[in-house]
Amino acid sequence: MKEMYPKNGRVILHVDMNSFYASVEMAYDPSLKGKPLAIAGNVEERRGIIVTCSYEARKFGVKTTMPLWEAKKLCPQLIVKSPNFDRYRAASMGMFVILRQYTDLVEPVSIDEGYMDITESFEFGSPIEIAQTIQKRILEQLDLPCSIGIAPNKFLAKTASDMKKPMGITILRKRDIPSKLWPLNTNEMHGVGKKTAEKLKTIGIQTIGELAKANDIQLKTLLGINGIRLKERANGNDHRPVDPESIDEFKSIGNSTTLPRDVSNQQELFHVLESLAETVSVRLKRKNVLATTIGITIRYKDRKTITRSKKLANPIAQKEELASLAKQLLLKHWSGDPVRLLGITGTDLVEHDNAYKQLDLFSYEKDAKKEPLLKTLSSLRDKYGKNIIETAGTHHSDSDENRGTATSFNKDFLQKNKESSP
DNA sequence: TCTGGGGTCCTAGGACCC
DNA sequence: TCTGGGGTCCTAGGACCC
Repeated sequence: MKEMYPKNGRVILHVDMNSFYASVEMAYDPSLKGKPLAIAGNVEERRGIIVTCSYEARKFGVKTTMPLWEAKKLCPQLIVKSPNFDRYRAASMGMFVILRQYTDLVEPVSIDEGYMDITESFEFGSPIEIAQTIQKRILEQLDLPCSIGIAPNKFLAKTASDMKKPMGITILRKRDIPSKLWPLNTNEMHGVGKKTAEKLKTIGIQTIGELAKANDIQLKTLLGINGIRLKERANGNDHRPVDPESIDEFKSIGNSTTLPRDVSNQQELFHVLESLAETVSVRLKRKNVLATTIGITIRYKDRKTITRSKKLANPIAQKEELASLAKQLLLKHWSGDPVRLLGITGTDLVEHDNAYKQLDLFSYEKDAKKEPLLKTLSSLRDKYGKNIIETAGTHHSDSDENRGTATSFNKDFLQKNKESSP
């Protein structure tokens, strides 16, 4: 199996959990298995949309981002649940614990997917054996399905994991590119959305193969440097390393909410801003950072959305300061039209300790930042028990038995001090 | 009865400075 | 008396992803 890969090439896995939220709910409540299940935001409100749905629900045409009422019309027997993020985070931690037993080079991309660089992991078997073992362990120990892509770089691995769902394992070699990648439409490419696909169409490009051969100047004019990058990817070139630290380098923290009804009353909007400021403040403090730029988002009744922000001389994290700035921005920029959504975002984040050096007088209220994590940890154990840790070596017992110890699990868990993401 | 909430990265214009 | 060129910062918006 190893001779498939050039001597100095890399072996990258992309592990993608299948309909993650729905699958986690089924793992908690097996009676849901085999039924059309959807996880939706704002289940109580009319404004809910489908966040994830089971494959059984997909058979009825139910899709992610579809308004809830529409999904119910397509599938009247649809079971709808609100998201349980603590469960999803716990399951995610469990998954990454398993992945890290095969290499330290694991990069979480979101709560339900990650890259692994297993170039040096030959002690655990061939790439396909490693993928099979991981898939089997995630299924047996967490009761969750996943698809895995195996390729010489991130882009191809990501593309490969998408090719067979659920529970697929797909190898995408360089030499498979003309037959497996190039016939696909550009909009199936990671990084190409609706707008970019439309633009590409205007210069006669519909497939990834056509993109791979497109004219550089034309692409640059149409899409900027992104055009050149997409062409590189279309040719199967992607040199981005798997970076385990990237998840720690977050750039912004925000909170937004769609109001139950459109609001034109200033006092009501102020109240909403206060509660958003509270959430943002708690999350900034939990991550021990301060925000230097504060921004608000206003979405009007007609869905037109504006953002307004202000850079500060001194970074902040206190809810009163966040709320006060947000209110100022609202007063200055709000048209007076009915508002559908409000949001507050803090960017240009700085470590609290660094900021403190520059700002002796800045007072900081220490909060119990580890508590939510411990709560997540205990819920992880409630569901998945010590299984994750103790059975770590089941499938490759002689080689990885001391990798997934309880110690490294705890260390990992507590040091990260991070929500896995969404 | 339309379309959530969390993010990242890129672009572009104007201010400002040398 | 008609006007360079480069660099950085700030702000706003857009595209995309999960």
